[in-house]
Amino acid sequence: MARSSAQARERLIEGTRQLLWDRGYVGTSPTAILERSGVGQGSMYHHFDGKPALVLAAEERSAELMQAQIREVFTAEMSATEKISTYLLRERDVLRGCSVGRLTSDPEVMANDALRTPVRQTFAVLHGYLVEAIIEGCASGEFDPGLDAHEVASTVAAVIQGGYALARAEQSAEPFDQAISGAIALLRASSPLRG
Amino acid sequence: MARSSAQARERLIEGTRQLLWDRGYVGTSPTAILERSGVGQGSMYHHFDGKPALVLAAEERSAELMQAQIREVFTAEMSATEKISTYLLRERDVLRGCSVGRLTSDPEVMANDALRTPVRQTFAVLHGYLVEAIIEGCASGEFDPGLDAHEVASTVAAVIQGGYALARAEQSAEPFDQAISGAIALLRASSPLRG
DNA sequence: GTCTATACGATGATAGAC
DNA sequence: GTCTATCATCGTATAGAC
Repeated sequence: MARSSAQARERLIEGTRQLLWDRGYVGTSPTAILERSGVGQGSMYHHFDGKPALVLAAEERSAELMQAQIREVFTAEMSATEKISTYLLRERDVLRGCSVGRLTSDPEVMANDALRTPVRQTFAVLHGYLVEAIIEGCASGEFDPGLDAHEVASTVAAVIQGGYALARAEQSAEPFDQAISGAIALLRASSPLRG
Repeated sequence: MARSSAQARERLIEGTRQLLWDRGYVGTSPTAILERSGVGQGSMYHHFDGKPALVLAAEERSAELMQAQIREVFTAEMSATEKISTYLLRERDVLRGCSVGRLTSDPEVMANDALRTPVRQTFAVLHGYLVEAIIEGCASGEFDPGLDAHEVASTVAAVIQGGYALARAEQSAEPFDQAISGAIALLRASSPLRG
């Protein structure tokens, strides 16, 4: 594979990824992709069959990046509370939201199994690590041992995604930060060992 | 105002509302609105200045309906736990999501103060009732009195919106239901009176 | 591999008849 | 108030030269 080829492909994927993140599937036009990527039309249709193929590649890139960030936090040596808090409090561009979660609002993406897969898998990875951490925290007395780990894992993941929605409605990161703080407070308050 | 006029206006608003709910701002075309509403093009541009005006009317309708549902639950005579649980567990078309929250994914809507207002206000109404209920529950011993009501209110609202995202990714209501159950369990587990 | 030219339907709106 | 005709622009893609 020639060097310039790989570069154009790469630029197309990254440009599409950024546009998808902000504007979703319908809101992202080939023309806009070309402008942002700085490549020509012929180049785009040489590297990709069409918009869906390019979008899939961009989604897979976002999914990889997100999953790497998740893994980095949850495979560190920390207590359950620390792992969850670290993930919840990690730096984020709150008003921009989640590059993967954003896609759940696109009917075209959700209606297509191939396009939906990277989203589903990324949420599954996060869910798995959260379940593990919650089971660990329940065993150590950090959380109420009566909690259902799968339920609480879904709750925590939902708080993140929903927090972005609240923040955008206010055009402020504050509702997101509040929602996260509240979730951490609730987890802590569930501990049978709490003061 | 003539009867047929009010009907066409009404059908346009409702048609736009339904399309917005499922497909968002960019995904909703005038043509699609006309088809769904069963009115002609001339009629549409007679009643509304253009797409943004029609969208605003549709958003305001969704906001009214949502706020009425919220009010109905939170002004009933129930304990704090019951009010919150009733709202969280009320019947929903989970895979369709929230007609108001959906709009937070539309950059065109969020970038325009007028179009963003119905969303902001609806979230504010929910937040207000949740804060009230949580303060009440903290006072009655249903919840941990050390909780920050504003934080937990944001958490609860975020769980709903985020639950829809998780559900769509799986094309199943289960993650939503889990997230809700987990949130209720965490609130209960925070009670200083718990067994 | 990348470019330019070309095509065609959809989008969002206006004009004027009725 | 509603209808049909018309319009400029955009979205998505193909063709063929280089």
